Amino acid sequence: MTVQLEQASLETLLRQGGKTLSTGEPVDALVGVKLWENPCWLSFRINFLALQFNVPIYRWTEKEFGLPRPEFVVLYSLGLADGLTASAICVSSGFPKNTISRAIQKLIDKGIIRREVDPADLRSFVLYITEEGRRIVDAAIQPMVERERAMVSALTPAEMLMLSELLAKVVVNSPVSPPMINIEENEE
Amino acid sequence: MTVQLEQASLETLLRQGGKTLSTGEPVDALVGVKLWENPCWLSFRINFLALQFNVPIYRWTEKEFGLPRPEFVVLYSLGLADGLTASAICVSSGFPKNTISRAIQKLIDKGIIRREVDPADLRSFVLYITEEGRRIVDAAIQPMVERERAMVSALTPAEMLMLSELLAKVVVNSPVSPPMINIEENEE
DNA sequence: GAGATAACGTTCCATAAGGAACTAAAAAAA
DNA sequence: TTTTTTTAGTTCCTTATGGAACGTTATCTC
Repeated sequence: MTVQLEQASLETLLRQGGKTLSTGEPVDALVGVKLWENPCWLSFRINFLALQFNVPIYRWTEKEFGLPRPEFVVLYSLGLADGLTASAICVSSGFPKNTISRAIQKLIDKGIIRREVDPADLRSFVLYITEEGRRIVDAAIQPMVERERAMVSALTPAEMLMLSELLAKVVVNSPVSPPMINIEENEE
Repeated sequence: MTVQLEQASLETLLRQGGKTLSTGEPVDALVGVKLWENPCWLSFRINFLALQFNVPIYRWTEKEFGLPRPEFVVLYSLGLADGLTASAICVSSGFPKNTISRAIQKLIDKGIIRREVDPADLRSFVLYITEEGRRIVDAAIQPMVERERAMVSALTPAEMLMLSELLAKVVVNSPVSPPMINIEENEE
């Protein structure tokens, strides 16, 4: 009983997390509702911020480098860790493998990445970034970092650090091997 | 000079936020790199978590109610605040207006929402959820909340609260009226 | 009040995206 | 060893998606 009550009040607190700070700052009406009166407090916040970042960034990569989102994701991944396979990129990015496969081929055609057969496993290919690809990644990182910085500019450094840690903790806790588990498998 | 150094070390700290907790928990190799060696610490975390939530949830809403993501987003919005316009849903969800427009029409055809002309503005319509729509939202909320709860299950209640507040702060700080500003407008 | 401009939605169209089926190679089981 | 199962990537095909142009109403400017 008490547990139930505590549970309920925790949920209310979570849902309304940060509500006090809204005094003064005018938020779009529906955004306000989705922030403060939403049982799914986490997914709205996450999705909103993801779109806020992605839409302008990938519009920009498309315009600036001719690389739409899946292609840029592949390139960026190789920029962080050269010598990856397609499936590694799938798992870490969440994109389906056919989308990644197409993106890889486009990037090869464009001379932005390079592919070599893995002698140890003839099914898979190892991907490498080319000099051209490196040049693009290097040119892209600065604006991306700037955009992130702008997004969190309302936070103090200590808060940024806290946010980074908490999000990392949630990511680490996420089951990654089976990319997505079908919830509610109990039907049909 | 000192500022530069502090800046650099803050970025390093942010990037590696939560790294200490990874001891013990085995993370996918590339996910680890994207977490701990990524100048864009925020966007990876956000996007990863967004996909982690969205893919199974919208696969489920599609399967269970026949509602793909845009339609469910519209319905959920009306579930939170009845009597909205299409454009309000666009702004708060980040979807383009034609996608929302189509979703609305599908929902009307299915009898899940209802539309009335706004006498005060003949361009726009006011949308209402029907009993059927309400039934669907009510049935959907529980599994969605469960999924969120599972995602943050590695956090303590205090950490959850902190996360909620920090994310809210970032959302509130986001410029919402012009949905997306073209960054780097200085070309062409 | 007339004309220009902006806002709300819809439609058109070309492309992107993802589910599912497929080939081929490796790993596991028999 | 042979057979079965899993894994890596690709291709096919249908649908979804979003940019751009459009019709209509409201708002702003002069």
